Amino acid sequence: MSATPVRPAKTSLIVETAKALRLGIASGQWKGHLPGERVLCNQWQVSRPTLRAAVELLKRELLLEVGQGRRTRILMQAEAVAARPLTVGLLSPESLESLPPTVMHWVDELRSHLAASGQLLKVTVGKGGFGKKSPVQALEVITSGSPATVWVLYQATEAMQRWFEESGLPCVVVGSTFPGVTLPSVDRDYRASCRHAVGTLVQRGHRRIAFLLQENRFGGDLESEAGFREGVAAAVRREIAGEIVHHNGAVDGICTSLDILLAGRARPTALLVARSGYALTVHTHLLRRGVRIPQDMAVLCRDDDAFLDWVVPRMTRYAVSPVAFAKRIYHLVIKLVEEGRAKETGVKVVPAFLGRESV
Amino acid sequence: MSATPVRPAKTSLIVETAKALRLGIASGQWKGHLPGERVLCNQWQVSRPTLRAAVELLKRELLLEVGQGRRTRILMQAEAVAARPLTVGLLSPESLESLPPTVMHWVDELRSHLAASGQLLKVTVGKGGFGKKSPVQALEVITSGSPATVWVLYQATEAMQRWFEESGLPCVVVGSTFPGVTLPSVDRDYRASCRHAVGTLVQRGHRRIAFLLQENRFGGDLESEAGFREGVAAAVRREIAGEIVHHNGAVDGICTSLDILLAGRARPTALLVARSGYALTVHTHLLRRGVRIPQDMAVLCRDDDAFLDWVVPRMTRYAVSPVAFAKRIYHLVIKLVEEGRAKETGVKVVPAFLGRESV
DNA sequence: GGAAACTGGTCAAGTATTTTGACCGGCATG
DNA sequence: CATGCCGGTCAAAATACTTGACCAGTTTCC
Repeated sequence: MSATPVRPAKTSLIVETAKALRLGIASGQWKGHLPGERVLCNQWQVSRPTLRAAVELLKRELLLEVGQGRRTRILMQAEAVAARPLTVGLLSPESLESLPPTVMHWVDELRSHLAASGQLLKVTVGKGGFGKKSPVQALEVITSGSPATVWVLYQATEAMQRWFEESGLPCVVVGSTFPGVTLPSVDRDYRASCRHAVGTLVQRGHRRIAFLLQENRFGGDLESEAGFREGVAAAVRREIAGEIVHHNGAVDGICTSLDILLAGRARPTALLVARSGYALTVHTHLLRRGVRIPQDMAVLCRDDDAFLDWVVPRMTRYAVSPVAFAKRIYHLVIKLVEEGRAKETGVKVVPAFLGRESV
Repeated sequence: MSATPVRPAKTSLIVETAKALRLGIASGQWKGHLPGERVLCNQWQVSRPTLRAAVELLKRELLLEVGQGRRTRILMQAEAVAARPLTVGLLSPESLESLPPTVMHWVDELRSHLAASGQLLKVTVGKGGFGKKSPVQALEVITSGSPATVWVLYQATEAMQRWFEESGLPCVVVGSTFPGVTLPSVDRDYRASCRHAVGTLVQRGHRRIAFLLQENRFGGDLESEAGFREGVAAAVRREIAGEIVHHNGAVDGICTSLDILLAGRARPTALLVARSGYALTVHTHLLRRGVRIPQDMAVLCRDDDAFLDWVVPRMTRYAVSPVAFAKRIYHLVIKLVEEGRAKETGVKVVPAFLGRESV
């Protein structure tokens, strides 16, 4: 196989300590029991939490048996663990092809990072979403069929998240976790974006604002709605009308939802749209209907994609750097690979506001 | 001699980076000069202060000579080490972020294949295009700075292609090769697409057809124009007017080109547009001008991207499966890696016609 | 000759990791 | 049953690293 490219080793002290422990056990440096934690800490000049984290790792490998009050027992002679090729599995409800470019971009970035550190990213697509079958069965088939060291869950349903939490398989959720689920996750801060969007629009004189998003909402969408409402509430004394409209996610559905909105007596003057693809449909349909942007209707997109700079007028939106986003995911994944767990339970990335002509 | 006591390695990142630098220098990874600090940082995922501290160490060892404004010189003579990991370098004039999603998709797919077979794909971006500097110098800097086993050239200019051909470095061209260049290449069959487009439009009764593309044309664009003309010529007895219009590639430029086209006496009834992003601008500008699609103007796109299904009416276009496309590239690359050369000099993939409502 | 685009040089603010030092309760032995 | 050692837990402080910005010198090309 290929040698590792020249590259500074970037392991944590915890991992280094675990290595040293394994080596010490394998070389028979200690017999029966480990020295006390404080002794080892002093000897190796590492702090106790660090050592304990390392011991925790070996405990999971069943090399050590620890118990309060008693000395830590060495269970077996550690063999040099052959470095097996680690794979990271990405679980997505749709093929990458049909996902927004930004998603593909962070996936690519993630793949690049993983490849550079010797890991492999395997993408598993649950066709037609995992909703159809009972997720439990589908997940068991998938995870047993293609074993991965760590799973990355994109657009995971509540059932999926709960299944992973219970099964204890290491995974990182991309997107929001559902209430009560405590898996490590990386997400955009939708709430902040939507709150900010309302604030910006109000500041520019808009009084009737609508938020358009699809019916099948994921965690992020609930957060978005909350943020939207917060924004409206924050400006309540100016009598802001904030309406949330759901569509069915299809092009036709979006158009009819828009038509209803336009036909209403209190036609909004500003529109916040979730998802870049939907925003494109909204934009083109409005233009087709003769609605001028932004004179008759301001349009904002909650999400980002490069193609939104190719429409005229260019779309105002919120963007997260896919590079930064991928890096966060990578860090969590690496932590899971090396340490078996990640304590961070919810990393939120705040999107940047990209002001364009559509507002 | 006594064995070193077992002990966790407690080196700082700076020391690790210095080690990596020394190793890289000793193995002859770079010749003459180090790559720029920012490049290395990005490659190794290390911050600049950290890298600079490491460089400072080597400077003291008289291994490096650094000076503001000039590139860091390597003072030591290095033995070339044979066993280097295989890397594939992708040369692109723009960052992946700004490229159309389909491009990113085949890049990702290619990365995935390479990673699975132990190769690494490194993306090198020639900022602002390679046009500024003389390509020879730029390419020498790039290829010596980050040596790759095989290079993949995306949107390579004629000078670049000729340089690679003469230098003998193994490479695969994605896109057309220029006349006289005999490098292995994978390309979409633009000529066939454009010819087909004209034929289809004529068949539907269009008599005045325009082809809109940018001024700075690559090989594929020349092929496209040839195909367009062939299509027009093939239907000559029906008096087809086929006009080729060039724009400057910016959103405003496209709009003004369109305005001129619309203001002309012989306003076309059908428009073939190169590149998905440009097609989006065309589509939205037409709608904004009150031009109905497809009643007043049929719009076709030579290239594909998923977002074109989110505009209304959905865009008719030509698509190549990025998965298949990447596979072709991968095969050529692997052949070059294993055999040192590939005899296939021009693989052409014929795009599929995706009929939608915009025609 | 001058603008643009490189190069390294510097710094402050933000984030992540690790250490410190403290306290708790279980377990073994005199 | 008391003492002392053991692991278990935590929050605050210190440190290491990253980020993003700006500056100045050098090269390149118009």
